[in-house]
Amino acid sequence: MPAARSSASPRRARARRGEGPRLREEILAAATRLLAETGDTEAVSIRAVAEAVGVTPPSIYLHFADKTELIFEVCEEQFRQLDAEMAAAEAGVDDPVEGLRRRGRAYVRFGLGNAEAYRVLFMHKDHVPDDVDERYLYRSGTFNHLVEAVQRCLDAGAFRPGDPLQIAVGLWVLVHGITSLLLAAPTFPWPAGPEELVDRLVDDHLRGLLA
Amino acid sequence: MPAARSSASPRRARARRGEGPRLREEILAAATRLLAETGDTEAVSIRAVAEAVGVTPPSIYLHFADKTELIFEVCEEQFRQLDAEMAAAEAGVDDPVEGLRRRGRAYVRFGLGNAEAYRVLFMHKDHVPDDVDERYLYRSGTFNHLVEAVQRCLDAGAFRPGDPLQIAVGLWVLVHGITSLLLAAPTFPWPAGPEELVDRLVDDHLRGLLA
DNA sequence: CTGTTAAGTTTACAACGCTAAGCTATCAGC
DNA sequence: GCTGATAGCTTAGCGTTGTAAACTTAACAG
Repeated sequence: MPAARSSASPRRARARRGEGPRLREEILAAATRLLAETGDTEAVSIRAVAEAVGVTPPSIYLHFADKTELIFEVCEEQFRQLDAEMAAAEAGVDDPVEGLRRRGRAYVRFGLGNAEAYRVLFMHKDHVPDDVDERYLYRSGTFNHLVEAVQRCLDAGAFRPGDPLQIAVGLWVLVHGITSLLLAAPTFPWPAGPEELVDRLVDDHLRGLLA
Repeated sequence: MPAARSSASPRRARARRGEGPRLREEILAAATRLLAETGDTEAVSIRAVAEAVGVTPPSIYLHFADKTELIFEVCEEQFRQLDAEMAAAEAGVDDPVEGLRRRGRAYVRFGLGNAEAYRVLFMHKDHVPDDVDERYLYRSGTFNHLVEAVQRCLDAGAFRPGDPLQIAVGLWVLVHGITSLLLAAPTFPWPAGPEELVDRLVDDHLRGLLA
């Protein structure tokens, strides 16, 4: 009688030829789950991910260059939703300024709801590859969609004339500021909850831009 | 002839009785230097600090509960300057709104100049003890001084009536947003350099507050 | 049946944070 | 000047981490 396999490594059956990439997906799924459960990138160790998948640690490196790449891809995947959620929040709203407000609310809500991913992409320095900007931020249309939303406000004559790119940067800075400070200083005596806070501050900011 | 001491640990002479706490200062100094040089908290390992001081790693724990406490105290010390620098930036300026602008500029300049400390205190989740807020943010008057600067604008009739605390939070969020995004996404095609950026965005924001 | 190669595993290294226990120079008291 | 106590360290080591090099084995083409 063979000793019952301890909780150790090789529980997963080896993939068929050509189906190697399946492991990659399983690794991503396990890492995503672990990150969501623990809320801490340090808890998502290569060994923990390997254990969760049922494989040995070095196998991870057959599909990801290093831990940074793995974590980054997990967060990148989650952030594909952000653009969609902001678009959805804006959809069906006639007033372009109100649309912008809803975008802002959606952004903050998303950041708080995906706290660790947000931290990785916008707050850490580590756990982010060097080509992060080309890979995610710019190539994806997320930021450009914000610029377009600002342009709609300008076209509608709702804003005084100005550079849509600069205005968009200002709005991004503002909602990012709210999100990251709420994450970093949750016990600060905030004068209001997240939703009300973003409404008030975005309103204050937009008032300076109105025609 | 005794073998020349390898590069290893005990180069420092033991302190006299009663002068134990001197090591504490040397540790803080070495950790501060390492953090400034490497710009990375992971490079400031207990072993690296000990080596720099000329002492063995466990000695660190005679003066600091853990690495988090050490790093935090380094950053805390650096941040004692922030309040002073903002006050200095505002000093001698008659227009309270212009004073606020200068505060903002000083904040961003400080954050960029002390990047890793800024990251530790306002961007990370780890490397910060649980009582961080009581220990630094509120007890120090830094935030209150901002509220007072806002109050001066209100008193001067420069701002439309409003809650100074909310306005201060808005300004903090804005300058923090600028600082942390510049740190997190340095290769983003920012429409202007830090100085000009903070001027423009703070102006946009303040315009919404003016009377 | 055989050779090739994809898909893993075994083993191990160097560095990390941290702990428990031991050593030793310094000093107060005799 | 000697002695015991203790402040100020060190030695040794545990468990964990990311990762590299080398080995093994299952799956398929011919």
